[in-house]
Amino acid sequence: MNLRWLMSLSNLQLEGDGRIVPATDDELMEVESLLIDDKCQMHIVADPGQTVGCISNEGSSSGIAQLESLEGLLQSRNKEAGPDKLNARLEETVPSLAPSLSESHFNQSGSFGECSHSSDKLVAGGSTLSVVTTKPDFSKLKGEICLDNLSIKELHETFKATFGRETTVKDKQWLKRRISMGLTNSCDVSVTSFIIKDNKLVKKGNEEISNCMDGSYAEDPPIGNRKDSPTSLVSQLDYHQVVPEKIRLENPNLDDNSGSDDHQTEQRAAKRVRKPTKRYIEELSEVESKESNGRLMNLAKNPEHGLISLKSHVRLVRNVPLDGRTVVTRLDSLGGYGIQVPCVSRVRRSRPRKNFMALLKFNPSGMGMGATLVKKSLGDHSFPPDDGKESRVLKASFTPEHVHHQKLNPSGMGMEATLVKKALGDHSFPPDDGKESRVLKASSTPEHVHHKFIGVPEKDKQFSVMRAIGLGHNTELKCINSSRDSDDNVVTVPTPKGGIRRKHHRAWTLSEVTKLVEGVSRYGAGRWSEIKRLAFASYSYRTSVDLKDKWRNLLKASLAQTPQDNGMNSRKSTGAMPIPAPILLKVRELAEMQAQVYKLLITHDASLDSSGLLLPWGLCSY
DNA sequence: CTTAGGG
DNA sequence: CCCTAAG
Repeated sequence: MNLRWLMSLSNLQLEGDGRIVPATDDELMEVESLLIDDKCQMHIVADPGQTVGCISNEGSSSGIAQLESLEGLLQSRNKEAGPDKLNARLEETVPSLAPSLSESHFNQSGSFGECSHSSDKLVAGGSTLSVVTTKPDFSKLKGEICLDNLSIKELHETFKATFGRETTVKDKQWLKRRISMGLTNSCDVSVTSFIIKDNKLVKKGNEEISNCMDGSYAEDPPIGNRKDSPTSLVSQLDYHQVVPEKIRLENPNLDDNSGSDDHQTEQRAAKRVRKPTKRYIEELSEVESKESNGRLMNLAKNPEHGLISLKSHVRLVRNVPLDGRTVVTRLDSLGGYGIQVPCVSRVRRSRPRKNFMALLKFNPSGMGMGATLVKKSLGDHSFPPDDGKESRVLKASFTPEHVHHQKLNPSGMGMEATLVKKALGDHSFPPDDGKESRVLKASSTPEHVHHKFIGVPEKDKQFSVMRAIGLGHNTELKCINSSRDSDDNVVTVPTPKGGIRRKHHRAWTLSEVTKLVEGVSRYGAGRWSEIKRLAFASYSYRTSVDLKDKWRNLLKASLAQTPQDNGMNSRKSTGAMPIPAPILLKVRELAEMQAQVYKLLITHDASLDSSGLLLPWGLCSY
């Protein structure tokens, strides 16, 4: 169900972009290879030492988005093609196609995101989709080849024979590495001499090519959890490049490389590596510099031996584009090339962590109060505690930097900010979005701080100047009004005691409670969305969850009260309207009835279907 | 998104 | 009320 939900979402996105609907698989392949090729060229052209970030400009981001859509499509289409079909395609061609593809994917993922031009180009020209790529002609490679002895031109030819495409790269080293990788279908570029027999590659000295499966991958440094390590990108590359697709599919979590030698299976390894998602790109700007630094440092302390390390010579490059977002990339020495790779500390496909939201607590009295989990002060809302301490909770989004630099002001007055609970370290958020949209959606541009207080009473005007404590000049702090900023005094709620509290909480009125009870009686407890829709249509601020919560509280109250109908009430009469006993009674009744009904449903399940409203408890009136 | 349940 | 898991 979840999947369907997500699917529907992504479908929408796809459909939104009409251009991206390739017709045939072959076209897809072509497009794909062009895509890849294009990207290759791009970062080849780039100066190894250069630190240009291209993610920032709008054009490119949209380009990337489209590009992503396209590739997502490509991917799914490829999947549809199925192993057999794919395999068949491969067998038409020469065995070395697999290495070729693999190599390309390698490039693709490694360099993703840095070239707006490529994506723009792709998007712009349907016409440019005519492919320059020819099929790899492995047969041209015969006998002994020693890359070290080849001229640039020869290298170019070898390159073409290997990959089926031209290259303009003049860099011998690069060419050698590429060819080497392509030929061996591995990341082992230490070998530059090859002997080709019958279209089959044999290392010099007649040593069989072993596809680096056994050695190199295993030699990956044990840096914590692979998936969480900053090298995950690279690791995944290795992984995807090495482990046959079939095995990966069957064992998503497969973390060893017990791949088979099956050649057939091997070819399927040509499956493309999953491209970083859009979210991934977005997160580039949210990478915690601290963490990255730490991890990278750590990484640097684990120098590689054995195969040429893909992770060596790593350093951080920070780009601060115009829009103020900080893009951290890693200048990765990839095969001797300075390739700028987005520096990601972990690959997380789930929902963005909320590290960077903070709870801002506004204290009406001007005294700083512990601003930590405000929620803890929230109690049973059947009888809302009139604690006066409850403060309006605002959420603000920060860039990671600011969060890191943020200090709580111990004596802070007016406002304090703290990180949301679990802000750090919880990486297991469910899929994208969530309720956060309810509150935060509207505000994504951190640039402007708009202080907008709605319904702030006179008494509080003095506090309407926000003071961000310990945040830098660049502090991008945003106040978000709660969703219900429409009608009444929203953010603040006057207290009978004369105090004023800003709170999220909206006290339940008697009529609301009544409605709820009635709703439950009609539709049954649990049909919260129904009740919400039918009975609370006009109460935009009550969500189905609210209803459920309230019902729970009512239930609790009703059960707690009835046994001994005395004493304990007084304490709760603090400030909130007590729920009239009759209503509580009804609640309990309903609860009991529904419990009974449940039994009925189990035995005579037919009794309910068409006549839900006619059931006895449905006739209750209020 | 909706429900259920814990916090 | 918030959050999360699960469907």
